[in-house]
Order: sequence, then structure tokens, then C-alpha cells
Amino acid sequence: MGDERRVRLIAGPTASGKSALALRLSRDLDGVIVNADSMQLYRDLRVLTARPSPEEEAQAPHRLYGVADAADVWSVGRWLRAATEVLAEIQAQGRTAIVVGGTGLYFRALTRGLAEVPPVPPAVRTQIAALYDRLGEDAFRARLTEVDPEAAARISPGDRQRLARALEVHAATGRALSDWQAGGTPLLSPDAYEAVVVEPSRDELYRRCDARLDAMVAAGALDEVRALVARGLDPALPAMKAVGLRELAATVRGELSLADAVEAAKRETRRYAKRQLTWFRNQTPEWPRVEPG
RNA sequence: GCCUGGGUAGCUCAGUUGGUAGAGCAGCGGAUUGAAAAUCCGCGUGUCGCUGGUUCGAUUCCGGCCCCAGGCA
Repeated sequence: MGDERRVRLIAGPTASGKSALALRLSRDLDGVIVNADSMQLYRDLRVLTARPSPEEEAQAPHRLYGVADAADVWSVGRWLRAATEVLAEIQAQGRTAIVVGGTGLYFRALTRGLAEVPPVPPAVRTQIAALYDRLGEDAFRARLTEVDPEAAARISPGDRQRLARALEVHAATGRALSDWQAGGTPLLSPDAYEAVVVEPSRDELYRRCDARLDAMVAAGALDEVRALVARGLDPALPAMKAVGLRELAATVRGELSLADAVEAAKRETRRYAKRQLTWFRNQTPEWPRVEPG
């Protein structure tokens, strides 16, 4: 009973055909499509992030696509808060939410919960980054061991991002990250959703990645990139990390031939898809696999 | 046809004074709790062109053959 009301989750690597499946499903279920992709959040790179086109968006309601500016910093927490609200609205309308995307961490936050760590002030982050530069990895890790031995032991060598995050959280909250992470309840209980992973064969997936990059260039990806580059934003912003952006930006600046940029971007796309496969294979092994339709 | 150089991992190459070989890139596996399209960790995946010979042992030395590049005709 009430199966139609269960939230549908469609996960999978980039270029696997998730969006097309979501559109088909939305027709059958009178569904509302909700984005679970960290890059499709930003409006600046519609083509390069393979965001649904206006024509596709006209076929069903789409939420959380292109809602952020490239200068904004979104995060899994910010997405989860927004998604929680959107999901409640959809449910209130008596419609079915279809959450689609390739960001494994977002699905994890939705179905397994996210620690409710208060935001870390930028000043603290800057300070910790400086501390890392000053101490180097070993001494920094030793410092972390004093306040959060569990995190210090768990984080891999070289993983500056996680090392810094752990110490930042302690510095800002006075409590260990490992401690925070022990809590948290998922928004969706296991019987509140029905999930699938769209998973083409490796060969097929890589073919799709390559073909899509060519299509992106044909659809004006370079103009998009040129416009974004012209804004002169901080390259450390999340939106500036979109796969293919660095390569195409180099072409825009005349530093790399288009052919070389496309080749490199394809390679990065395939690598990204492989990382996603690894995530879903090991993090959501119980979600059924479906072939792209 | 002759001369020279070269055939070693998917690619570009190194190397073994004879003891079955290693770098970069590519690839594969893994981690993943607020940057996650991020950030990391791990792993050589090989008839050393083919075939005889010498040798305890040949990818390495010798002969023959095949292929590629350049040169001479």
C-alpha cells in the first residue's frame, strides 16, 4: 500500500542515463524530479554539468537544478536541508518525489543521516589551513590525535582535506568530529524509499562519457566556460571544480588545443564515473541495478 | 635490393656485463559524514617480434626470418 508515495531514488554514474529514466518515471507517477547532483545545483554550467535542458524541464517539475550561483558554496548539509524542505512540499502535494543524481554522499545523507555539525566559521578554516601549512602533515596529524584520535587514525595519509576538517570542527565546536558523527538520524527510513542504481557496463558507460563530452562541446560548452572564466571567481569554489572546466578553460585562454582539452576532459569524466561506480558498488550494494533504457 | 636504427606492459620508453624485467602516462581496486564532479590510499596488468643455435640457464650472445622508421639505390 502507498508504494506510489514512496520516494524514488535514482542513483548512478555520470552519463548513465539517469535523467531519461527519471523523466519516464515521472510521467507514470505524476512525479517531481529532485536534483541530487552537487554540480547541477549551480546555474552557470548548464551544458558542462549535463543539467536537464529547458525542454526536458518542461516535461515534469524539476527542483534544485541551477538554484545556486557559482560564487556560492553549497555542501552536502546545505543540499540536505533544501531537499528536506522540497521533499516535504512534494509530499504535501500528494505527488511522488524522484530524487536523481550522481553524488553518492547526498544519497547517503538522505538515507543514513548526516551529523549535525554546526557550521565552521571561515576564519577558523583559514586559521587551520595556515596551521597545516606551518606544521606539515605529520605534526598536524599529531595535533589532531590529541583531540580526536579516532579521526586521526582513520584518515589516510595525504588527505589534507579531511585532516583539516576534523581539526576545524574541534576548533570551532570544542567537540571531536568523530563524536559528532556518531549521531544523526536519516530523513528517509528504509521503507520510505525505493532506490535503483543505473549501471551500464563499463564499456558502454565510457562510450557514453566520451560521446557526451563531444555533444557538450557541440552544444556550446566553450561559451559557457568562457562566461564563467570571465567572472574571475576563486578557483577553489566548488563550482569551479566541475569536471572538464579546467581543461576547457585552458582552451579558452589559448593554452590548450580544443582536441587536447576534449581528450583530457573525457579521461577525467571516465575517472569520475569510475569513482562513482566504486561508491555505489560498496556503499549501496543492496540497491537493485538497472540497465539504462 | 642494400645499409643503418628499432621491435620489451594498453601507450612512450628504460634495463638486464646471460639468472624470466621497471618507470611515467593510461588502466584497475579501495576509502568516503558539510568542498564529494571534492580529497585521498593501494595494485604492474608482460610469450621482452618469431624461430633455430650456444649455454646448467637466453629477453640479453650468434644465425635465419618477419615487421616498422630513415638512408642509399
